Amino acid sequence: MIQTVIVDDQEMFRESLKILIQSSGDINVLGCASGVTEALQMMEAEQPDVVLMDMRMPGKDGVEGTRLIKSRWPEIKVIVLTTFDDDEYVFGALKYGASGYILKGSSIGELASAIRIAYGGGALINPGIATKVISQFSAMAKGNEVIHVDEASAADLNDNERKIIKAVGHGMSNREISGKLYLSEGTVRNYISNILLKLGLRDRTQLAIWAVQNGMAMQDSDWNG
Amino acid sequence: MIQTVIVDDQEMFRESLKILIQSSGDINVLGCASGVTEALQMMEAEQPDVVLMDMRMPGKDGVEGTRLIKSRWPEIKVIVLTTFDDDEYVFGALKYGASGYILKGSSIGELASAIRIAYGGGALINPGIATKVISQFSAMAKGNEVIHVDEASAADLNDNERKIIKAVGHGMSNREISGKLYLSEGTVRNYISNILLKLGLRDRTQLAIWAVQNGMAMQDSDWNG
DNA sequence: TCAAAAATATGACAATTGTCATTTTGGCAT
DNA sequence: ATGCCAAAATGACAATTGTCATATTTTTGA
Repeated sequence: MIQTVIVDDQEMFRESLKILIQSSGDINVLGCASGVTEALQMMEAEQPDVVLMDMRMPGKDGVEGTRLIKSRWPEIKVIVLTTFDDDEYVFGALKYGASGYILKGSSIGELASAIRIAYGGGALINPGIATKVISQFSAMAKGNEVIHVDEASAADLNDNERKIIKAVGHGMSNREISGKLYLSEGTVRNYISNILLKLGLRDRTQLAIWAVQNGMAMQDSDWNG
Repeated sequence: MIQTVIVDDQEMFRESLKILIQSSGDINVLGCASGVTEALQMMEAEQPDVVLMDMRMPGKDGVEGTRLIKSRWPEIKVIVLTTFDDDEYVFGALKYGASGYILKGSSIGELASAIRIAYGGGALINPGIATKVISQFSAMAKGNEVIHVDEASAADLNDNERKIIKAVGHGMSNREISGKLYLSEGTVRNYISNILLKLGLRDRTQLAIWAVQNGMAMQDSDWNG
């Protein structure tokens, strides 16, 4: 029997959901909570296998809830319920390790199978949202980069140039970079001008994008800038 | 009736899979192919809704197959089948837009529901693999974010603002953006000024970095800029 | 239909940025 | 020390960018 907890601020929704879920036979609802805080309290006493959590809630929302639950009990699976597919929320929740992201409009069958899948360690992502996640993933895993630079040019960047690129990739201004690297502001400008020429880019914005997409912004994290 | 094609080099496997799938009632197997090339030929004549593709195959493997199919028919969903969870393959296939990644050991029920989910535009990722994808996702997204914006502010961005952010995330200048969106250059500047205020950022470079890191630069690919 | 609200535009301004030609500086080999 | 060379700096300049106050236009709703 899979044990679950439902977190939703609307009483009617969570109670009816409870009945529906329990009718599926192999899934039990340990309890319902009207908010993240209440859910955490409830879970101190007894931990479920899977938490069903509404995304939009007054006070702490589902992203925050996911974060709190996963940091306290990493083995508990969280399925996020939403009435719409807001990108911000999707990425936020997945970032903190949600095992699923499904629309409230889904059928009870879909929900039940999402719970079973999450329980087994899998992840189910709803139509529409899946597309976005995957495209995000593709982007991160490279392939459709927005800014292109041929590898040859990228190869002959010296150490200082890389430091500067990294700084630009962190969103620093020339003045800030000059302070950080003990160079004059003019020198930083000259460096950047050179780098842009080498890489065939137009301005620092394109350079920053390229830096981020190639992970240059986070290598040798010696500074935490 | 959902139409599918099975691609697997082992005849026994694909034929028995065909029978199993067709027994599910709402899913039909248009045909089977022993390799990627054969599958592509077959699909020239008639396109399925979903392709089930083995990962490990002599010649072109599942990653290459996914790439070829998605580039020729982007609307066709691809579910990748594998006997083991090799990271390389997982990420490779997802990169090219696979809608699912499931183990050959899955039950026929799981497979059928994966097909239905993929058909509806969703994505199903199997246990074990999901963990890797999500942890990979978290690793990429968490911690190494260079530019931070509190989620509340990010939430109340309207449609136009998002379009502009996306453009900035592509490295476009104000003039270019104004041309693309049919706004005056001044309006674009005002928009950006507003966005920066909302998000608590300083300049377009920081905005671009944030956009890229949050995948805003590649949503709703209506322009391929 | 009219007024309020919103989206879009304008113009002026300072700050930042990118480019370039031209020094100055600081090793460092002979 | 002398000369050489690269790194660093300077100053001038145009272009772009960001901010702000203020129109103008379009949409919306009562």
